[in-house]
Amino acid sequence: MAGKVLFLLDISSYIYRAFHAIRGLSTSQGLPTNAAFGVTSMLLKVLKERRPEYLALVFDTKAPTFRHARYPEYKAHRPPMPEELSVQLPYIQQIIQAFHLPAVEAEGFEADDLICTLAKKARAAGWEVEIVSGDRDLLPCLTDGVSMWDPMRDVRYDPAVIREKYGLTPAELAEVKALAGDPSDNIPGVPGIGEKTALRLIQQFHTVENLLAHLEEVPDKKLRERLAQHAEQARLSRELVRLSEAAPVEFAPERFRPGTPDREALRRLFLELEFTRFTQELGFDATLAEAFRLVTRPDELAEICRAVRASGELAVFFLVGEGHPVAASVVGVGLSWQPKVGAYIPLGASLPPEAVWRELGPLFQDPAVRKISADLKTLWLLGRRFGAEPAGLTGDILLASYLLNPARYEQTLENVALHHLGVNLPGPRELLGRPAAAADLPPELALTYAGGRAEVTLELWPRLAGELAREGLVELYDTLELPLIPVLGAMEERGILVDQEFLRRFGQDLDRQMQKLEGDIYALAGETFLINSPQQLGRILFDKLKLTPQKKTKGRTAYSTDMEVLQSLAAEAPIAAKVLEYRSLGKLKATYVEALLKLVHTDGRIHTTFLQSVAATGRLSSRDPNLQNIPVRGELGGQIRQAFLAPPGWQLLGADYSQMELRLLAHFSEDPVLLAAFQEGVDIHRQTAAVVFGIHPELVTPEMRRQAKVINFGIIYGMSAFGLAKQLGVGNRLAQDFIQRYYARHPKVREYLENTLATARKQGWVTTLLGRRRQIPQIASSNRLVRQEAERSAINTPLQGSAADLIKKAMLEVDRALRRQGSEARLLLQLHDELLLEVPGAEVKSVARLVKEAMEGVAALKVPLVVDLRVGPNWGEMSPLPG
DNA sequence: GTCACGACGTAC
DNA sequence: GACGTACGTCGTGACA
Repeated sequence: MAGKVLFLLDISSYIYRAFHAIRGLSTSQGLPTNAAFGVTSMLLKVLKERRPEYLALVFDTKAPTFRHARYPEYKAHRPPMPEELSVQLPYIQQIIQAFHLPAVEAEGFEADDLICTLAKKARAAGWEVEIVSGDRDLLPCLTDGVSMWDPMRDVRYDPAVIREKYGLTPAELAEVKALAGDPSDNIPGVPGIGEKTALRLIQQFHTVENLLAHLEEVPDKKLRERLAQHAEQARLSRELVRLSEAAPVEFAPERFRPGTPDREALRRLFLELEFTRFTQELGFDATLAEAFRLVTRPDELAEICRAVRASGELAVFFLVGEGHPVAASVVGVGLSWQPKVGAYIPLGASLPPEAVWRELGPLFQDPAVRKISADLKTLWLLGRRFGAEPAGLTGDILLASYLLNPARYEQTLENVALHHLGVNLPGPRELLGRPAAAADLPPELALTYAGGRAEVTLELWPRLAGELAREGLVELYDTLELPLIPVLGAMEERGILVDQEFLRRFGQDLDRQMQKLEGDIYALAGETFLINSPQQLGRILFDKLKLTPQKKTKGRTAYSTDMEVLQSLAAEAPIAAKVLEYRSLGKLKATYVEALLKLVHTDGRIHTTFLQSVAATGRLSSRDPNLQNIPVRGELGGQIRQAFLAPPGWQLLGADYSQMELRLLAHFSEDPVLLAAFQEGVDIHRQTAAVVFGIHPELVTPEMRRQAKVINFGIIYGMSAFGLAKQLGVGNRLAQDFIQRYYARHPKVREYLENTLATARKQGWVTTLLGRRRQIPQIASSNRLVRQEAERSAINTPLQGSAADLIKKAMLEVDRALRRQGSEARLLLQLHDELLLEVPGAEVKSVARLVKEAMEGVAALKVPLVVDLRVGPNWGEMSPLPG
């Protein structure tokens, strides 16, 4: 039997350890899961790393033990089990059951006794024993062939290690504990003797009994008396800490063979407890149902279309190449119309795209066939591109998941499938064995890839729809986000006209200026280097030229060279000023000239992608390129906007909400001073300046107004006095004064912000005007920095998110009104609080009125919403339009 | 070459 | 440590 190993898991102690060691872990519904998580983690680690052939999970008894009989005070100070732990026990029990692992428990005996007894018996049978525990009370039962391993700290103990560390045998450790006592078990020990003294005594005398028999050899008189006085208590303690080696448990090897884990049960439990990492570790790869087929003949396609019509719903996953859907190559399409039934249609020689679209087009256009997709906007765009505008848009997986929990994880089909189904979707790397683009997969693998995604999409939708209903998010989905999809699609599809010649010339101008600056900088530095490398620039500025470093960067050792630092150096060091200018030109050229030009399509337009399920607050974002951060400030920055054109005979119309977030603050807080200001149409920053400087509004200088603007933004962002001071370049005291005076005049604002935080703490999430929700679990963090960051999000999200709600609603209204009127004007861009449209010259006046009315009328708040209009031939040269 | 990451900078 | 939400570019170091 040599070489056989029995693993004994001290499971009960792990439950407690995990409960105390892991903080703040719970499901999104608030069920604490820290202990269950820790135990699962430990079990998986043991199974994975040691693959035990023989193993027992050893449990503590619930009943009193022989130690209680001997000493009623034993463990008497233990508080009852906290509820946060007891609610987890049923789950832990189910997890353990699902693992199919042998368990051992015996009434009247603690886990430690059972472990010790089994270790002894197994050892006697010639086995090796590995105790899996982190509890030092078990160390005394280690012998040659019996070792201990704590997988969570990855520490190993055996007699040699203990000798090394304590100069004692394992058994002698129990003697030490008997002398020193243990408050957590309420073992009395000898009063006044702590661990150190006990260790020294046992090193000399080896056992308590021997020590008591040779008290005269103890040199310290006081210590000797103490020991003599408490000799009985020491003997009692020795008895209590002695681990039984005769507990009623038999070593029957075949009983200790682990079974095969019930993966389905584990997957269900992990899903419920939101143990995503473990779900993934279990490796539930989605396997394509057999009823999925690769379609290569027109007659097969026709048959599929009949089946889809009969089903009434269709999940679609397009396999497309790089680039925007208005131009990307379509490689194939995965379809699924009933559970586990679907197809993949490669577009190619045997089935040319026209033939496929001839069949699919009518299905797409049929509102009676409900469309479901990870990303309905792409489906809509591709359908339109091939002559079949999709109707019946119903289920957008990423959008639904986003509304349920916008900040939990990146919204990808892979993530949603993992979290809501416990399924791993294999990527091209898994399917092909090497990294590749999905569009490059051969048809047989594309069938698994795209067909599998269509299958999972169809399976996910009813679950997500149910969740939306349970969470009260259906109206937001049905009346705001879903209808917005074709509006955004149309904006992307139309694109915005770009003056490429202008951009190229501007790029050449920038080039010339940069070359000049580059020469100047090298001359001042006395060498050439990469100006764009913060590392090398730091070396030049702070090592070679001995300028004063202002601050370190976050990561490693480097000195920061950011704009703030360079600005403060610019007065004394011309090189800093030059680098600043070089940087700003480089940014313009790389990001706003070259990158932009690369993304102009053959129609002369840029077709950005608006992302509807990314920003945690409900805002849109824009990508490839990001048209929401085109420069506007500064001489040169503004020139970039001039490259965005209205076509000949058309105009660009800009419509921006004035102070939308501050108006929302007024609305939510009902602060009378803010309400009055907006109702009377006064300049809000001027008014804030008057408040914080304690002067009449007419006496406010432009500088005071600038500072007040910073304060107003600071309120919306949850800024601290320190942050405000830094931003304003004033002292902490003064910033504190500003804030104090602001709140003195706006008590309801403070009240509102505090209520927001209280609600966030209580329910774990905040909401917006239209019922959007953002969970903020970190609001309960014990880490102050993490918690404060969460608090700032909690403050900002209702304001930023409600603004996002309203402009989305306005976009629906504007789009609807334009179409109803038969106008040719169309939305082009949304810039968070502003809409940009292109309008036929003759329609400017009427469209301007229409847009303003739609935007201002989108909600009846306690303050008016005000929209300012501008019009011009390009985005950089627009003049106010009298409203 | 590709990728991930940090530093930096643009917008609202 | 200290101001919310995004996205893109560059340099850098790890990896193939």
